[in-house]
Amino acid sequence: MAATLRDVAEHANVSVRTVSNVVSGYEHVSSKMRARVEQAIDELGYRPNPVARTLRTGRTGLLALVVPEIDVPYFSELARDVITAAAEVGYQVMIDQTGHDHEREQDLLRGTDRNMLFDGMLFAPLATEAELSGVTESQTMPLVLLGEHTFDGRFDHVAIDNVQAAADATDHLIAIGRTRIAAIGAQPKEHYTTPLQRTEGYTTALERAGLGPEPSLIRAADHYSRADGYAAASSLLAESPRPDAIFCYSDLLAMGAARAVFDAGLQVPDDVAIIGIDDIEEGRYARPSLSTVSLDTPFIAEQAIARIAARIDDPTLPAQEIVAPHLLLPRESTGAASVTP
Amino acid sequence: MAATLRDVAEHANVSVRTVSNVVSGYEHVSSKMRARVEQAIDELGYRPNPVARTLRTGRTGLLALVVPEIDVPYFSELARDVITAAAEVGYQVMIDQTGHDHEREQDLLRGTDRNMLFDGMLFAPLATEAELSGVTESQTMPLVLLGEHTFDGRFDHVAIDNVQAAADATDHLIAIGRTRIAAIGAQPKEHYTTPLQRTEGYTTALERAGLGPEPSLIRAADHYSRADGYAAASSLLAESPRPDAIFCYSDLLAMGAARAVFDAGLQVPDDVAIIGIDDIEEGRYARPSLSTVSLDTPFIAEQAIARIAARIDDPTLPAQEIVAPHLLLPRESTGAASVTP
DNA sequence: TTGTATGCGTTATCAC
DNA sequence: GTGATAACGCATACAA
Repeated sequence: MAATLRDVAEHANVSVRTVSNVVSGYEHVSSKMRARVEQAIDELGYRPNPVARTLRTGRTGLLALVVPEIDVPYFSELARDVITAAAEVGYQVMIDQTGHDHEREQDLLRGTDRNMLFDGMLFAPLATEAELSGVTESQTMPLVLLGEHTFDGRFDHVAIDNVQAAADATDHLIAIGRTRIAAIGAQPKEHYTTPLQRTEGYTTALERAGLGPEPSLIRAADHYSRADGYAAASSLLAESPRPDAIFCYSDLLAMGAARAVFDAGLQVPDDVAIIGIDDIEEGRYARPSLSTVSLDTPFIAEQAIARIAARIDDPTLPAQEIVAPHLLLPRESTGAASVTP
Repeated sequence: MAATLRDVAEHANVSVRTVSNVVSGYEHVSSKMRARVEQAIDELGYRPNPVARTLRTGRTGLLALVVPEIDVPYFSELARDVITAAAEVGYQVMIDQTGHDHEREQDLLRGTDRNMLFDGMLFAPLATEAELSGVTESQTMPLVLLGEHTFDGRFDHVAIDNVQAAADATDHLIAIGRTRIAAIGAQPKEHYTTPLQRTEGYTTALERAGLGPEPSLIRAADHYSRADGYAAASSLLAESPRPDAIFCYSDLLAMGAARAVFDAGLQVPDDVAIIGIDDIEEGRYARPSLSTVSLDTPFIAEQAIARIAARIDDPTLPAQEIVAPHLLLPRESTGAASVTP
């Protein structure tokens, strides 16, 4: 059905070589030839077959973005930026949901899957360091890790300074005079890196202020979801004395926690101040608007794409760590004045 | 580097044909052969090359999901369900953002792009009927349209009854006693189908109740975003007398509208009741929780995947329309009692 | 500058 | 049931 390079060549009375040259923008083609070939291409409605091209060149032009769940706002906002940044350097992005499945992550990392489709992979992992250490550079395709700070230096990663971000959030709660500061998101069942780092920042900040930490004010959360935040906050409010502030390890947890505070007949921020991490758009329109630590997803996306593109071109590049900036954004949920979104 | 079918064949002292048979699960292979081949596969760490397979079979196992913006919750929640449903029948999903770009939509529909990578396409279009009518069945690959109700019958689509959904939402506002019912989302610059249909449902419901419609209470919204909802609602509240209810054509618009009502010093639902469409999770945790019309995204995803899979297998299938159910969900923003999320 | 021929890794068509 | 071999559509080494 579809026209091939050969069809075009016959139609234009030239060789496939010439057609190929024209199609791939080769320099040294006479303008007459070029015109003739281009006309034939138009007449036949020829489109290059990317699969055949890939088999030949070994490049698919496809990148995989691996996230736990695409419908978590932080990841969908990151995906938007990654897709945009990738398009600018000629890559298309496939999104892979691991759904909190460790085996799926391992499969992806090890290339047990049908991964030969991708030129490279952007990986926002649940994975623990222990799991990653079981993966060797040779097993995996070009890879950029997203979000963690401490990995062994074997892989590129665009990191967030989770410890500092958590400390900044906690310091803010301390600065507005709160003394019983709870945390939601610490220590899920498994030893994920992100919650460990955020707990470290939270703990350090409290200790520096001589305020704790008090283990009874720390709650786990499996999925960083609104439901988890709601449940954890409800349980925290039953403590006595109850906390006067909650630091949530994600904005989504914070949205759930805020709703739990209201359902308990209390006010945010008067009775309980709340702060999250991520700066998802939802928090800017919530009532009260959500104080948070902004992670620069456009920066993360751009750096990650630049890095993966470079590594695909030269796989021998030494691994590199880029730390993305973060920024404390006080809003109404910690007593800041209302600002029109 | 990577082992090929031939490497395995040599290693196991059989022909490539036999190895291929084993790999693709062909029936008639003696168990001895199968064992021998499988051992060789393990020893060499062989993985089939999906690109080569694709070149031969013409199937990539890839589906494209085309949406205006992946970070709009409705679309990211839909994407989650589509990815899940696709995985169950052996397809992977690529997400394409059109970013409200009509030309990009046209390119995708016409296959001007590098579309030979996909076996089929799920398309949640901005496109108007006029634009779609410029695309012929032969130009495009297997295609399932998502979300609209009225298309000419040339393409498969999984539709929402937008007219009825909008009427249900409006009827609900009427039923709780509101009489000045505004609308946000009607008639953006261009003649998109969804807003036209929702406006029709809204108008019909008002007329049935003898309440209007009043043109000054209808506002446009370009992107169905929180910002658009905020701006439109702010402008509506300046009307005099001001509306006592707002029907928003998406939940995201409604979230922005609610914030605007609060910033104007008014209460939801006492002063202004608000209802949206989509049933995104954000609305269930918002304060007040958002009344909405739920669209059954898992249903939409499953039906769309089933349909595209069938059409890929048999492109001559007649086009079919499936209408997804919808359900009115009264919550606090229209005066319903609070329910723990 | 352009033409010819080979191979990328797989599946499928023939024989045996 | 298994083996040899021809495509699939393209890019490129080599020749002209």
